[in-house]
Amino acid sequence: MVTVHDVARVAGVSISTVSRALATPEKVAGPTRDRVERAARDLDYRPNRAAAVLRAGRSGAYGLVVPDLANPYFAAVAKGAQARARELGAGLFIVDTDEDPDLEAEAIGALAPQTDGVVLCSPRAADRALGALAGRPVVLVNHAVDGVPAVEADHRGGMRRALEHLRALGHRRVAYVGGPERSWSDHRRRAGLADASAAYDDVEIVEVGSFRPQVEGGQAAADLVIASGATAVITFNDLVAVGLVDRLRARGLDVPRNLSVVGCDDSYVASLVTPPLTTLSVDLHRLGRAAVDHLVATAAGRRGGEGVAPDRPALDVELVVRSSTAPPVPDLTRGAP
Amino acid sequence: MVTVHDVARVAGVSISTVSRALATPEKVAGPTRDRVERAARDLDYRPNRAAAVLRAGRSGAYGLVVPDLANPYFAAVAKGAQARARELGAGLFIVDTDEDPDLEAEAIGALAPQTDGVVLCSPRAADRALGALAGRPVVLVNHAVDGVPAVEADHRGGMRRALEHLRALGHRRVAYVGGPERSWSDHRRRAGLADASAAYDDVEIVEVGSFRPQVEGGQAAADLVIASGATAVITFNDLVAVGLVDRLRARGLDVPRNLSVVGCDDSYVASLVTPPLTTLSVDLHRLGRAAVDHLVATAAGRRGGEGVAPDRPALDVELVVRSSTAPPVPDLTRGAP
DNA sequence: AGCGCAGTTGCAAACGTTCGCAAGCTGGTG
DNA sequence: CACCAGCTTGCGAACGTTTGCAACTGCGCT
Repeated sequence: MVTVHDVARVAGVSISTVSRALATPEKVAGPTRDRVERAARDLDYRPNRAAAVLRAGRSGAYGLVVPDLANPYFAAVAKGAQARARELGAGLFIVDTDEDPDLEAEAIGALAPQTDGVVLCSPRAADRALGALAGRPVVLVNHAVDGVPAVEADHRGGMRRALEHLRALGHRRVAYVGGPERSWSDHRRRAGLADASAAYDDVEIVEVGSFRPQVEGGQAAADLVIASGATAVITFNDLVAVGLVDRLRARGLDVPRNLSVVGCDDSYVASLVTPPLTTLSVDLHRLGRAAVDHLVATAAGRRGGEGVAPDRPALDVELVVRSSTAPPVPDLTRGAP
Repeated sequence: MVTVHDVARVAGVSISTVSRALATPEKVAGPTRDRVERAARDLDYRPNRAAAVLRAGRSGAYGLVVPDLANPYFAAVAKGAQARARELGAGLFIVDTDEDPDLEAEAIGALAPQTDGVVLCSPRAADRALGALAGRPVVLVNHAVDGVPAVEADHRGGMRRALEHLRALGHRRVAYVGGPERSWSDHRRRAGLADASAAYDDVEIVEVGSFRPQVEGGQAAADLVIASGATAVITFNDLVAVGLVDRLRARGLDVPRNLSVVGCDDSYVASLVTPPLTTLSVDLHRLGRAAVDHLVATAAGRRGGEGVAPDRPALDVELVVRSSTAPPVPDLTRGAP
């Protein structure tokens, strides 16, 4: 293994100079710097991370905690975060908590001491989580706790767009099929929907319970939606929409003829199923990148001593119109085979 | 920050004893061990990874390199690997290379020195990759290089099962829509298919080019499949199958009435699309776990001095029969609206 | 010519852990 | 009673880097 000592010997300087030449080039005289760089390159010198971390106290690596990597939503965020971390020359520890709050707390506890900061993606137990962090830099994704930096999708704007779209088609009674009770995104969507509908006096929102954010959740919700008398429905995510469509079809209803359906997330199933889903799209890749940027800035600010204002960038949510939404038809056709 | 010294003081022993009590409990007398463990727990002592790594030379962390985390296939493998690593108390660095061989080589070069070993998942440039590893423990997933440990899915067995299924339905001419030229899995599947068909003298295989492993690839392949005169088709993966079905439908053909389709991977789109796809299923979670186990064993063996035989566990590939396969119908009905 | 100052460089002390070595202790044996 | 073996524990030296401090250089100023 080649160490600073080897490089120093070859370059004819002391190890301190080698360290400085590589870490803070501006503090070393030009010719010396060149000699050191040359030697380092020739020897294919790679600084020992562990030693640097031990001495300097910071690792140049960050953590990312996600509930489920197999969920395309989080996979996309993770991918974005990873790409950004790489660009910044930092490492990224990705941990999958299997949607388990206990595992989440444990993961954070393990990550905190050996990273320079952690991104918590849709945390299930943010409060406990923040405790486990012991005051280390942290960025929340799609979750909010007072005074903690975060990045989020603009659910409010997304909901407004979805509702405007449905209203323009002629819908006046719109159902919302909710996700997990504890989901922050779900809360934001409900709130956004309520706000958006308040702007019109001719549109009514019906909230239809909480369901698992899976295909089965949508199947379970379908009958309630039918009974609600709504002519259009917005679902917590695309999978719920898929399940909903499935069950509606089983009951003899056609989408979008009898009911318009809007999904959320624009996961790639949205374009694969029949009919292709109208859905709300967030650039998850960018969300991941933004989270890392925000974290690095927070960590740097913390080191610099100046407290960084915990602002909260929100990423645009776009409406992608496909074939699951259409104008409503008069009630008499509903339920017809 | 609480260190071994603090624990030692509280437990009334020396730091060496603390270190031993926690790392190699069997080398410390019962009561002493208890005192140390108690103290460590009370103080919430967490060993400084960097220091341990620096001194001991091994990090207790491994690397996992995948081409694309957003691909459910790799996401599932990553998830399994992660879960297993956690169980073993090890860390796992997951790196996404965006399908880029250069990035892959770079990632490996960065990972190798700071981990105890690396899992390479479907590497695009395995040969270069192995060079960059500088002789460090490595396990290949779905790739083979002589003398290098690997885990793989039993593509051969899977292909045999798919072919037997189609033959039992009455198909005698089966097309295979291939994936990327450089894909090792694709090679294995072709070979497996050839072997399986050799066992019967009444079944014929038609290989239909190489296509992108995406929906578009399947759409592009559809017309060639129709022209091939096959009554059934096996595709490189489920997405290709989806694209294929899509294009067939556009040309007025019904699946499975006019053509039976078998996908590969059993990604969750397989059950969502219409018709639900008959497909080959690998337990990717287990594949990831197996890879980590194999890597840890290899690394331990290397440390122990005894060379581990580079065996190559193969995971079962099952056929999941859904609704995209059926008996063939006589030629005259083909192309009818 | 003497002095101070800025720009460079080297010395040496950490950082927190692991582990080889040896010392201490206990109990069994000659 | 002396001795040895074996178990347990402590001492202290690494591991490779960063960084505060001090020493040295050469230059411009008084």
